[in-house]
Amino acid sequence: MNPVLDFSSGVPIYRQIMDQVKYLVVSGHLKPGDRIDSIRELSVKLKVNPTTVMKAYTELTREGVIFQRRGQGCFICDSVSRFSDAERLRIIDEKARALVVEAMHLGFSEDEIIEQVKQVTAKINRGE
Amino acid sequence: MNPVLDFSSGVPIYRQIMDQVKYLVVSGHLKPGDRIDSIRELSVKLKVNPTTVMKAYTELTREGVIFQRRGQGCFICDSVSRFSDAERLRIIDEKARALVVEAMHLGFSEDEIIEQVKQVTAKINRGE
Amino acid sequence: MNPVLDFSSGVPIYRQIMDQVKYLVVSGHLKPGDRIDSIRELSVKLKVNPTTVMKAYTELTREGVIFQRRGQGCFICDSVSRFSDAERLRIIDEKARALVVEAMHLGFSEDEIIEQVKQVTAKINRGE
Amino acid sequence: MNPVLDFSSGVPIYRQIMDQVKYLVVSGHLKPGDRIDSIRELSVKLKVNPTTVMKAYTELTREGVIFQRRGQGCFICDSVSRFSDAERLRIIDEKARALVVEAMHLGFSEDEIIEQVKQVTAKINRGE
DNA sequence: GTGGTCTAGACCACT
DNA sequence: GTGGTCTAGACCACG
Repeated sequence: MNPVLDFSSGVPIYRQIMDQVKYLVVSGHLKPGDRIDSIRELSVKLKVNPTTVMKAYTELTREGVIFQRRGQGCFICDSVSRFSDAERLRIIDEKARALVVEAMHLGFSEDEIIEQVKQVTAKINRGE
Repeated sequence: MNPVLDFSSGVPIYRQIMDQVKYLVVSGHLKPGDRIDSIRELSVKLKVNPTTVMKAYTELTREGVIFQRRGQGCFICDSVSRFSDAERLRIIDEKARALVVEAMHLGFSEDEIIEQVKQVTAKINRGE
Repeated sequence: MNPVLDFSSGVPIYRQIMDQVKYLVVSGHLKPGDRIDSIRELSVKLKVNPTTVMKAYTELTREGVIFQRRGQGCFICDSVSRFSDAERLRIIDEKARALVVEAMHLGFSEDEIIEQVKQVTAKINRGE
Repeated sequence: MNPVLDFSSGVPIYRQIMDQVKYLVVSGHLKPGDRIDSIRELSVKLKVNPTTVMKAYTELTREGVIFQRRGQGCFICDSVSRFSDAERLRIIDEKARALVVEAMHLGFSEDEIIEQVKQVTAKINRGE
């Protein structure tokens, strides 16, 4: 795992770590049962404080993405979404709306937005 | 203007106000030259601190969405994006990636994501 | 709010704070909407680090006991349990089993255990 | 002895082993003088580190639940509680309070809590 | 003023 | 070695 951090983006470090792990899961780089970097390992790699990594891992545990075992390490959960269908739809509707509003405001057309979504999906599926 | 705020979403209040104004613009409810609520009016409506509304308006001004005219109020700008093409693309790529990662993590397929984007776009175009 | 901490009990400080808040809620000392001590206030009172109090409050937020509003403070939620009936039963069955096993091991009879439960309940209802 | 472990409960593994042994004693499955699994046997069964089982057994020895005889194995003690009456009461009061606070927080009434305690006691006495 | 993030460094419990 | 808790102190974003 070699996350790239942007310290000047305003997005909290722990958030960026969470997103990276989630991304590695959906892109297939990490599979259920896989062990991920220990808190200490990752904190050294990223040159951030161990507590920052821990916060990311704790949140991921709360979200059901990983589980932590004292003395053993952290592992990817079986990827079963904990949300109901209605909730999943609500979340995704909100995110899609945010994207579309921002994009339209920047002058993109519907087709351009969809094209962008397709490109991003393709990249992820290729593991980029 | 009657924004609905979610105090427990983690999204800053001033951000939610900004998003609402942007949304009203792209959905056609607000057009260039239209006057929007004054800081005082909106802060009363929303029951939030006037400084919070001010921050939202200041940011919107900076982004070129509205302009403030001393003693007269705030108005919607002509919708000319201030960003370069490269920057517009970067912004939208980032937002699209966030959407897709989150959606895939929730188990949605590419087609389902695109369908969602289309539905949202349609809603906005209908002014919902 | 004047929680009493036992620094030598082995129970984490943040856990003790959580229990105290929960206790104040069930005993009626704190009602939905009530503002509780700010992180800083409580950390001064208890002479513990603010981050320790924050951890307690963050967990309580996660459990739906309180909600936090930046710039305003922390408040008691409407006390609606977030768990399903089955889950509530599972939790309480587990806790009851732990109590009974421990008590029987110490040589208490069923009646003595129930008597103890009644006494504790009475104390709590009297606000002790 | 076939303890079931929950690796994700937050309760230390060695604690869960201790609880299981105690439970088997109060439920009558294990009687004074009975030999229990050796450290090695149990560590294999449970797929945990032998040192973890050892810690559980050491603690149980300290509490007077079992005794270890060099080269022969571990055996259940005559069930004489080592604690003073005051201490026994303190322990059970604390556990009862934890149960009641948690239960009330989940919306259970006093009667429901007592009913639950009775059911659990009955189950244990039936050896479940 | 509030909560939120992060650091540097310590100590403990568990495996 | 692992994760878990806690401290002291800093800085930021928000209302």
